Amino acid sequence: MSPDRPYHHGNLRQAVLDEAATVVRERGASELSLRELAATIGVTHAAPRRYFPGRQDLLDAVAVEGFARLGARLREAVEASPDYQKQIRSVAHAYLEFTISEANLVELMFAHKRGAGGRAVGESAAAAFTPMLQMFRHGQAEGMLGHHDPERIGLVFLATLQGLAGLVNCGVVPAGQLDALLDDAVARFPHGP
Amino acid sequence: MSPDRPYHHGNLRQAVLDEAATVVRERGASELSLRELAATIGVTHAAPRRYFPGRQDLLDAVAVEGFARLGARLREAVEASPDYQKQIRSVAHAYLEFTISEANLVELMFAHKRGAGGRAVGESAAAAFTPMLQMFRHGQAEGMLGHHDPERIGLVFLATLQGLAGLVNCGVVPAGQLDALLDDAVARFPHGP
DNA sequence: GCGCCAATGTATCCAGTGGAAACAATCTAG
DNA sequence: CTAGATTGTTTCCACTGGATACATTGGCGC
Repeated sequence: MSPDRPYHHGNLRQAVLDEAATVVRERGASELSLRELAATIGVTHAAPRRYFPGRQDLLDAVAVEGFARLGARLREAVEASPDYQKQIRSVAHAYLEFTISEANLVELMFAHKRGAGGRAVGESAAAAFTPMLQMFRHGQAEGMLGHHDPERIGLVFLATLQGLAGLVNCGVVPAGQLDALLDDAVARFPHGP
Repeated sequence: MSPDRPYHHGNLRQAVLDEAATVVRERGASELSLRELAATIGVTHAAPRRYFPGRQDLLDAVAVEGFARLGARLREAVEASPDYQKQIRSVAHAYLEFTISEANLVELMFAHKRGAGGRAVGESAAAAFTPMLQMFRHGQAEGMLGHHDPERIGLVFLATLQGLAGLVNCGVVPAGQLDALLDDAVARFPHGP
């Protein structure tokens, strides 16, 4: 051990979380090694266990952080304009931008086993999506959605965006086609019989 | 080693592939252990390596098999009726049914790193989706889609289904709401301006 | 029949991983 | 200033994927 470093790190939990997020972003969750991570931070591989008892707990924390960031982006996108038409485009672009530039992180976020300790993950996910769902409620109030349940429309919209991102990330859809597809997708959501 | 079993298994490759598919289906790809797998088959852990040099090669093969099965289901669904309206519902239900009942397998199928040796996976995926894309071409020929590019509409539809399945599988959407959401989703795809 | 060669499986080693438990250093409340 | 709680360390374990050298087998040419 280097004698020039204090015995107590001072902020180990955050350091571990940050480094884990970096590794996940750059190499994917499956490549995250607790030992390697501890080594780059400069502590023993058993030290992080004080804060994250198991590997999955750490990954869950990274996922929660990811949903918080995504939620912030979506909220910004919604609040950028009071016009529903612009909001829906803005949200769609923000979602796809985040989800594609942070592909590895998003894969982790949506891969959490439900029923496991990932309950906190589920809640953070729900929180991240509320700005979008509220947008649809406003859209309906302005008469843009007919008599449909805005909750359902919101979920279908979310599914479309998420699916589009997934298809791009796994190579089924070339990235160049994304904008056209996004326009096609968005165009389906102002209308209602 | 049991002396009552022949030195040569006779069909090791297929046995490995089948057992791997079973484990993936029941416990998820991340839980697949090559050693445990070899043990349950009754060979040494190095034997399967003759056919699948690395762990990823085996997983890729399982994914390809999965896409083949999915493709077959979709083809059946399309060919079940010549009516576009019925086809699109049928395909949607088949896709969701497969994708939710085989959640672990589908997760593997869409998690293949593009650019890796997973090129065969990508091709098998494309093959699986062609029946659906052809359905949209027919739909357009019958005037159900307006002047839109059927390819793009097909991809957006696919994305919606895939996204819906993902949201259900990760718990964001309760399974009970699925049918209603599916109806909402399907209702968006006969129309065209 | 027979012997040789390629195909198939085995035995054994390695570095690395996540996890558990006992121990040491440090901080803090009284 | 000391007792107890925090925070890291050490050391162990079972297991994993992978690599390599070796053993057994089946088939092909003769």
